[in-house]
Amino acid sequence: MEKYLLAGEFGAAARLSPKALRLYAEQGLLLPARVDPATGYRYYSPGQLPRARLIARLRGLGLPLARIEYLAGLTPEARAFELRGWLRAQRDRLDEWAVMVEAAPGPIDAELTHAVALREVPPAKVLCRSRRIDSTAMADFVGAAERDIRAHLRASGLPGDGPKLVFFQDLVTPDSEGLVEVAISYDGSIEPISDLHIRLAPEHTEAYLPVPPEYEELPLILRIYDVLEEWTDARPGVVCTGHPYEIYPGTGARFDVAYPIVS
Amino acid sequence: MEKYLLAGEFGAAARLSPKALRLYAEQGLLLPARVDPATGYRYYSPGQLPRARLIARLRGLGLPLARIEYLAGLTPEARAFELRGWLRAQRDRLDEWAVMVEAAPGPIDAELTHAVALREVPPAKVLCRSRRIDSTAMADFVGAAERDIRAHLRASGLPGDGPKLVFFQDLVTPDSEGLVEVAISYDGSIEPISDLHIRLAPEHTEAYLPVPPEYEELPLILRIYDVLEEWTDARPGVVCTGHPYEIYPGTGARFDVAYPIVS
DNA sequence: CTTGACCTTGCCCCTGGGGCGGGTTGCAGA
DNA sequence: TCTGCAACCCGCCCCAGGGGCAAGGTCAAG
Repeated sequence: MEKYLLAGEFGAAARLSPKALRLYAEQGLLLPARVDPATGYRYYSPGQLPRARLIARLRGLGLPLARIEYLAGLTPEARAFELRGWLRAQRDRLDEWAVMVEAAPGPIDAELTHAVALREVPPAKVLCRSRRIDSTAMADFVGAAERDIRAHLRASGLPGDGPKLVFFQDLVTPDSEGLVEVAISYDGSIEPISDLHIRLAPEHTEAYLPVPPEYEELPLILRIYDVLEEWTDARPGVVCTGHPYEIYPGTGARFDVAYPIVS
Repeated sequence: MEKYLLAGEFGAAARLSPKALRLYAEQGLLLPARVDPATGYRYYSPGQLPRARLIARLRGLGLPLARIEYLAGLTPEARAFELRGWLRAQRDRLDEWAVMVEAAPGPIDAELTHAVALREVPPAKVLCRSRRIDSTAMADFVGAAERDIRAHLRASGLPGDGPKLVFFQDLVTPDSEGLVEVAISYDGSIEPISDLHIRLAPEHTEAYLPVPPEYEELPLILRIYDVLEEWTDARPGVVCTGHPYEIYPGTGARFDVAYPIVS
């Protein structure tokens, strides 16, 4: 004889509250073996305990229910594989944060701060491509966009050797996408083509900083942004008015990082 | 002249959405420099950018706003110190999870499973103390409770040498409290005293497993629970009816872990 | 003056439940 | 068989930390 368990007993054996069980039943994650249509009481069969315990453990890891539903459908081996990947991702994220926490202002930053300067940027026509990407897709996107843009400029009879600008409209990290634009300025007249747009980058003032080679990669590149922000913050008349961008080739470095400002 | 920034501009410079800024203003976490009483427009001063950027970064770490408010009031050094502690805690939690993920059924568990057995437990009077604690307070609580209970038993003219039982009414981890009860069975007659209660542990059947020494500590102890649960799950007529408990001294080990069951 | 971009408030949505209140049910003892 | 009480149901409001949308007010440029 199959004995049914009431929500509370079943929950006690699986370490899940009746409330949680109700939620899982509503979501279809763990359907009771039987529901009394008159009273609404949910009855669980002991055979559902393994699944319930699995859910409880995965919830203990902080996984969302949708992910748990997916994982619960896998074999134990596949599940362990997925979880290992998830743990690795968590650990990587923690390591990134650790670097950001440790990237506190130090003596080396003083030198960087001295290298910050202002310059006027005249208006310039740019040919550009923009797309929402995350930082893993960054290198490919920037490389392909530069190649395509320069090719179109040369095909239009222009030298196509202007500096490359990379604009970050949002914060771009390994796990959050943001709008990134690659632009190359030119003189003369061309026609737009496919996904290459033409726009006029307005005249503005920028605070810029040549990036030392050892700061070029994530996460240390973030210190460059910090230094620029601290530099503008320290000057009451100077305010960042937009998002940062990178300029290739910059001055005395492989590239500069710059912020548009008003003073 | 102090130039004020509108929520959108300010947010763009600090990487915070106007919506987030509104929330922070409501919570007092980041008050606008000026609010137009007629229109409700919030105006921020550029001098608030450092705090806003700090908030944005700490939110990026997933910290709750209350914690951010606290951290924002600290010196950078104190903040870095706190964050290092937080990172360490996160890393420890991740390591625990990693152990749980890796603690997959292996060949060694087969031996453990063979050691699971059933036994009838007669009704017994127990003198006990229970309290909500987390696992860091476990050792102290259990030690003190055992000492006090045995002392009261001896003071009542009883031997006070019965086995010690530790009941876990909830899941007890380093960061979640749960009700833990320490009980020692006795024969004879005594009076309750202060926070020591007397109750009759009912007759029941238990599935138990002596814990090998190398499994005694967290997190491997969790495998003991898993093995017991898997053992009962594999026997359709056997259902756990309550929470696990530990029995000192157990059979052939420093202690046994047991579940009450019905068969 | 119009247009469009921006701002406001207010509402409902999400996750994963906790807690409360009011009404019903299951089970055990008398 | 009655009664008591725990346990159950549902429905509502609450939390963080916003996202998204609608309706309406504001601001500056053309």
